[in-house]
Amino acid sequence: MQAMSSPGCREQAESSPQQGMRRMVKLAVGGSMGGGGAGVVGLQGLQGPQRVPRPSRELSVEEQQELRRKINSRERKRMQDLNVAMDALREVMVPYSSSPSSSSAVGIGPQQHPYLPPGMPPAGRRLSKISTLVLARNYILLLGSSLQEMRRLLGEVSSVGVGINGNIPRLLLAGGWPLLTTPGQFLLTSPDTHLSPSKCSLMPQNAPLTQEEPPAWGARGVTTMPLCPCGVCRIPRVVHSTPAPRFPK
DNA sequence: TAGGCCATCTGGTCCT
DNA sequence: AGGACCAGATGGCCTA
Repeated sequence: MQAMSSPGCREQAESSPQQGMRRMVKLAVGGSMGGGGAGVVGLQGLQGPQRVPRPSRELSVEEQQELRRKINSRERKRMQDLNVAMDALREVMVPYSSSPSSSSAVGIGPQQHPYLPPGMPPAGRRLSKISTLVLARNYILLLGSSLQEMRRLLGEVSSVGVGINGNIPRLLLAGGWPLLTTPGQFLLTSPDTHLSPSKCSLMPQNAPLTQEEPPAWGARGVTTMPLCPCGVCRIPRVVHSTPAPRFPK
């Protein structure tokens, strides 16, 4: 799985409870341990008046160890779930996630993506978490821009009375989606201001518009559609064949 | 070897 | 009270 993608496979170090316990016993004794410098003090260690109040019931060493093991397991599970979600996001960003650990990238060789933002790792290497998030954000913004461009074109067609029976779906022309970016940033309501190639958030400033075939955007569970016709992003629309769960919280 | 990235442990805080 | 979430610390692995 993705959590095991790290060559070191660190999970195995603690997969055996005994080893984890050894580590914790060492911690409880008071030595500086491996993970968690902030955790030098064990559960029973905080005794100052300003610290967390003691539990109403003193726990035995075994109970403390069991509790700590339980908490660690939960935290590990939480982080693993987070990594699963991160890998799912990487799969959408297939051209960049081509490490052997990413099953979706099998068969995709290293290649330079023309829209790779500065600072991104070179193609052929697994995307880091931060790169995945940044790229996903840019991709979302680009999709919003494409949608606005499509609306603008439909509006032009509508203004000259051309269309299917002269009718354009109102929803497409309404442009009512809240295409807000992060607070303080621009609102994607004016296509003219955000759709020029120089404004494309995924495109390097000096990258020429080519008519070459785009990289293979496709992943397991993802269907690639024809290219966006706007000619700006040239990124295919992505449709999930299997809707992702919503992870209710 | 330094730096980047990551998994894990841990204590604290917030929420239900 | 218990679980979720967060951030700091630490050590391992990998690459340039």
